Amino acid sequence: MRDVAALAGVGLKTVSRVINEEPNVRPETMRKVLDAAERLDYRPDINAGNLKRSARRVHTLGLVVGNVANPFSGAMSRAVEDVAGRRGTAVFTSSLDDDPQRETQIVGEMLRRRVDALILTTVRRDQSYLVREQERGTVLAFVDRLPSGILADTVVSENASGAALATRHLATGGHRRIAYLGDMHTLWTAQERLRGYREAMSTAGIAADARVLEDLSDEAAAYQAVQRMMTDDDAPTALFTSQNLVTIGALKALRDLGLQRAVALVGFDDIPLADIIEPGITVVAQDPYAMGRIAAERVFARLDGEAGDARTEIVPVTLVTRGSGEIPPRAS
Amino acid sequence: MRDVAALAGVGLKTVSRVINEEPNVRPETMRKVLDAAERLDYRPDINAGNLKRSARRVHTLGLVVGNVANPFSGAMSRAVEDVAGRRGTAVFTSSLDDDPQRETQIVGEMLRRRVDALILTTVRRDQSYLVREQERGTVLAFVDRLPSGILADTVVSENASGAALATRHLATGGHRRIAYLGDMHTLWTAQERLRGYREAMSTAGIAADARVLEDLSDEAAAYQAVQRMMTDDDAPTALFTSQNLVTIGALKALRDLGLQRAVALVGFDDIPLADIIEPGITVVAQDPYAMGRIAAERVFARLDGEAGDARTEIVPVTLVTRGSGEIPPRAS
DNA sequence: CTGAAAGCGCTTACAG
DNA sequence: CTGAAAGCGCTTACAG
Repeated sequence: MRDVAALAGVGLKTVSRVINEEPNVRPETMRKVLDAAERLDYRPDINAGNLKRSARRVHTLGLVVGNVANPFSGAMSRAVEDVAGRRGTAVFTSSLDDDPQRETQIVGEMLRRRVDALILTTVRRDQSYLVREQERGTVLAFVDRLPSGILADTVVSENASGAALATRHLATGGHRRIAYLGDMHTLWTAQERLRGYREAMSTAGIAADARVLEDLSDEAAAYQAVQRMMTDDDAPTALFTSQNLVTIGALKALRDLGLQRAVALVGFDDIPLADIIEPGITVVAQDPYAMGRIAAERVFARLDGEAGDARTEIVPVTLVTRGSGEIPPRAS
Repeated sequence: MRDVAALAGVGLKTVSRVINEEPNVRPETMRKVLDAAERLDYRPDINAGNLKRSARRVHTLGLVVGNVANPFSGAMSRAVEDVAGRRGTAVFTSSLDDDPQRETQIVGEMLRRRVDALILTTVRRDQSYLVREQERGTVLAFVDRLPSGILADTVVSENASGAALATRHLATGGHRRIAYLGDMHTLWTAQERLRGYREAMSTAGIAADARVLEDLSDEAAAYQAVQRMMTDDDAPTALFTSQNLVTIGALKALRDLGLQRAVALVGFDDIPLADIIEPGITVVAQDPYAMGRIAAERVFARLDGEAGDARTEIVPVTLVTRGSGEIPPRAS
């Protein structure tokens, strides 16, 4: 910048004004500065500016998702990127892999680089380690999972009622032997979905506990669980799979057993091409794009000065019937 | 930092030494500093440090992909994130949407925030606008598509030979009426895949041009194109779809026409659940994770001082036969 | 092993 | 409409 000022024959402050498009610069002066900047291939260093800038906004935001390679996280990232982009804000993205150690490590890295806000999918038991950072002015929002030990805007799916909806759909279709296949029990979403399943089972007057299988964290685990489960005399006639990878694992197991048209299946969270498979996969679809969008909008509202208590937004889910959930129970 | 120094009763430089884990600090002094930092909840500002730091490495990298919500880009992002994470480097990610204006805008935003390197999927005709930035020391790498007007490490798929492989597979299966359905012709990858198709057709002694349909940029366009195409007397008996969204659109059209078991289909780039659909979808699978990984490794090699000419790495593709590509031509 | 001085590239708060 | 001085939070290059 010093070189530009020298070449243009003006003061530093004038160059600064031109770069930041501040008013009160004569067109003629402006042109001189722009020419000099062009000739020297000048690039302003935004970090240097932020050092002294009063508001200390860096127009940068950190996003922690489960795994960008998973379509759920992909859609969420895209939404955050879109909202942030419209506000001239760049996004640091990082994947959590449901590893508690990574959570604090990633957050630390982002904080060290300065961000105006953090949008977080969490996995640790407790997020109180962020309270001091919040007090210092960093805006926080949580997405997909509720935080603990801290209050901040949060966006989640209708987990429990969505799971109840799925379970009720199967019960209404005549099923009594409905199994629950879920992700790690330590995850809040898994607990909520299990709760919804239990409530619906109870309402339908069916004992639930014998058919609950948890801690299936990937496709392979779900595949094996279903393979084993279906050999029982008392095998379920319907499955409720509470996460997209579990749904895919179960689907593959049913197909390999030749049971994809015999055993009903409803999944929580939509899966790609669910409508092309035969039978089509009935799901309770989440709206990850909306979740990301709302979280980003909350963050910008807070950065714009919105006061008031932390809000929790619940994003509706939708039952999409495509065939697999409407298979009737076998007479047995 | 000043406050920490005051509270600990030491000089600024000593605090700096402790924070940066430099040697030559007495354990006792170190403890005092650490205590003070803890009590004041001190967070070093890495950007302030970088201002004066000689190497001027900011341990931050920019990544521009097609669209993080697309599984291809998702896998690539994840790979870059993994390599960067191991090097203590954070990643700015942004989606291009094949919009030439966004390309320069995103790149500009990232450069203004300072990055050590940029990994880019491009869409503009020409990337010579980056030459001066490269001369200034920013490391550049291109992924998925070749740059023009600039030399830098580049990672691409075996586009032409992969497309030829797919086409040859169909021709070997007895097909003569093989249609090519491709993305925007302005994209380098689309041109390469078309070239591969043409070469394989020519080798098989089949005239190709009548069955080339380009500029299908999304699922809906591909769907309509296939719907229209299949009503011809002279309709193709096999389709080669040169991109994942085109494959999905074509798939849906064939299914809605009841032709999914009658018309052969080979796609370029794998699609999720391709093995569960019936028939399974035969594809020439790319390896987006490897592409992202190699691009990131190239970048770090250059940052570590590797000299030498720009390298172009070609990542192999694999023909995965699952059924749809092995459907024989109908007698007609 | 420790610290005071100068400066990174910019902005703020002024004065003119 | 324009610019000189002071300072943001750190590091470098010294000196001790």
